[in-house]
Amino acid sequence: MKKKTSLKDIAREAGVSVTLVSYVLNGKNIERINADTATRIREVASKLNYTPNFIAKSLKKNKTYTLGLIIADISNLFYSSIARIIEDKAQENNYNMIFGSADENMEKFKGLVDVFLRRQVDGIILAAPAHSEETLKYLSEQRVPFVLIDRFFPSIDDASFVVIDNFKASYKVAEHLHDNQFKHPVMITLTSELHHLRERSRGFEEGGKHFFGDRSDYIITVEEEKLSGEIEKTIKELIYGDRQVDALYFSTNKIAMEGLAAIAKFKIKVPDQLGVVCFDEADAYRIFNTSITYVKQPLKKIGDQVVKTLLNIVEGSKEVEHVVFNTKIISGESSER
Amino acid sequence: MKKKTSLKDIAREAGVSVTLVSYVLNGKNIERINADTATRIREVASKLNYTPNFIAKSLKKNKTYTLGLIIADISNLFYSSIARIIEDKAQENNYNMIFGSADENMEKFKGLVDVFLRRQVDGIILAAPAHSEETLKYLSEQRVPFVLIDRFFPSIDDASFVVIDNFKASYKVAEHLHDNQFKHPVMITLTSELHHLRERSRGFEEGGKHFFGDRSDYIITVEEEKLSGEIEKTIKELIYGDRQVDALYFSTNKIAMEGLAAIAKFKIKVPDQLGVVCFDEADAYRIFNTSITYVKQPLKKIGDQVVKTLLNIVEGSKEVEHVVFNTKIISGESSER
DNA sequence: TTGAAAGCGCTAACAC
DNA sequence: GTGTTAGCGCTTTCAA
Repeated sequence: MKKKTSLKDIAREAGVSVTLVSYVLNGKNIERINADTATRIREVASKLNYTPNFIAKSLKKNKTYTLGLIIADISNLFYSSIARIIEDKAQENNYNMIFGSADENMEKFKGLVDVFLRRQVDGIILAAPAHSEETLKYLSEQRVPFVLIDRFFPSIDDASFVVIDNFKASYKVAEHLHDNQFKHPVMITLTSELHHLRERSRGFEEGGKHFFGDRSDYIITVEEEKLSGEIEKTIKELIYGDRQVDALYFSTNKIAMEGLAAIAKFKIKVPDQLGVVCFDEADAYRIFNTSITYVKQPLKKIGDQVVKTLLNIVEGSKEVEHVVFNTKIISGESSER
Repeated sequence: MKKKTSLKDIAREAGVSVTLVSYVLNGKNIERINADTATRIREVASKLNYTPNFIAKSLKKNKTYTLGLIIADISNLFYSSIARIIEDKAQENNYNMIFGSADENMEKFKGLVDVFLRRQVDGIILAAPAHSEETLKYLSEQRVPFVLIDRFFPSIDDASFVVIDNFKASYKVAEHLHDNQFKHPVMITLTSELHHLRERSRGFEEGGKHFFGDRSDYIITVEEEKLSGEIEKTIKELIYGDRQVDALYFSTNKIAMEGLAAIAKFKIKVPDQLGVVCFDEADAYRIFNTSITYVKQPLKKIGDQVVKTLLNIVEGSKEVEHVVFNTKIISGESSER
């Protein structure tokens, strides 16, 4: 790459000191600088095509105007959507994002946090995997500005977060299915210790008990690694077995895709034979043969809020913000009876 | 954030000079440093929890170990998939990615390039929108290392790129449809001046002429902005109108999603009533009621290669690399007769 | 074996 | 109004 012009170059060319150039170009102390000198400096600067050296500025100010974003997987629709919103919002505030995918793996997560800290990001937005409490505590101790997104940890109470009310989201799904005359709904979710998924389950369990009777078999968990095979088996059993389940609620968009794939494969009729509700929206639902009912998170609000909260902290706020958004059920034919 | 420990802190604590600390911690001139001193320095460093100041290093070395990635839209499946691969590969080489979405908008693209240059990225990977030749020429002139991905511009011949053979990809689709007894195939694509999309069309046109007869109505273009409505109308006309089209080829994954959605909506039988081939893979195809035939790009190869090529340039190579990969047709029931 | 010192490009307190 | 200077944390030349 070509060498950039520096303040020194401009100073030399304009016959003034570096200080003055710095002042003029940053608009500082401008009131007591000779107008002509200022103009001349600006002219030389633009003639030499000056752009400030970001790194030098960062070193001096100890601020990089860079934020880190750690998510599970950038190629997952939910995260890429939120990433896009965060990116735009950061851009708007003159920050850049560096990102990394932790694959729900606590070691990878820790590695990424380390990388970001070494890069001296001004703050981090993170969707933390299970068992990452240690790392989060470390961040707190080091006074690194960070905000949790999507999930939080009850044991970490001094961290800001922006999440949705997962309990209520699922409870409302139970109610929705009841309103639509379904009798035997089951939620399929991932075997996970993540609090937000637990809450999603708890909400459906409570809702189930309230609307469908006091049983304890409203939830079925599947291990993430065996998702594909397991879910086909599970669905077959539920539909054709003794339980006569008449509606399924998939608790994440990943599970939803697998579940819908199985339903398509077995040519199960939705909603006649089986009602379906999915978590999270997806363009892809439209290619399913029935329009899909889904729980919609306010992605834009979440993304904007998380950047706002983080920048507050970066700028010195000591306040811990806990923002909880509500979800909406977008009704499709898949759960209409 | 807490203040970091610096070389100076270590030097003071260990009673040596900063130089020595720098040498030891970077493993330089290690052969002529007293082993005990070295050990002591390392001990102090770890005791004080030293991590090097990346910014200072960058300033000194004029290298940030950061790469920029500009794509159309990170929330688009194709780009988020490739982003994930690039991210991993960069990580592997101790580089970080900052990214931005240009939305196929030349102004936004230019803006992002500017931002990245100001950030002094060591190199840029870009999926450039139409009419961005000016910006690319500027990058060439400034000797900024960059590699084009997905699309290239015939008029810019000194830029490295990693792409697929779009002509051949589409030609093979025509052949595939012919092999499967289809008679009247049409390709639906975007109205676009992008060379790679043009090539995709040209391939199908040539293939069509070769396999289905010398006509000139093999391609239908739709404007991106009106995609949703337009495509429904188009498909209806093609199927139920005079043309008796019996197979559709969707030229991008975005069009494919829209097209499949329309097909699902109209309850068109695939493949009996209509054969379907899509460009690019998508998990979501599985929830369509028929398994989908698609053109598969070697994403992993592309992503790995583009990082490799870029790092070569970053490290001083003057060679212009033009890498063209081939695609594969993954056959599903949607085009089997 | 070790260290002093210059300098990467910039900011800002403090002269003049 | 303008300039001198110190210093952010690091690397590296040169001298000791």
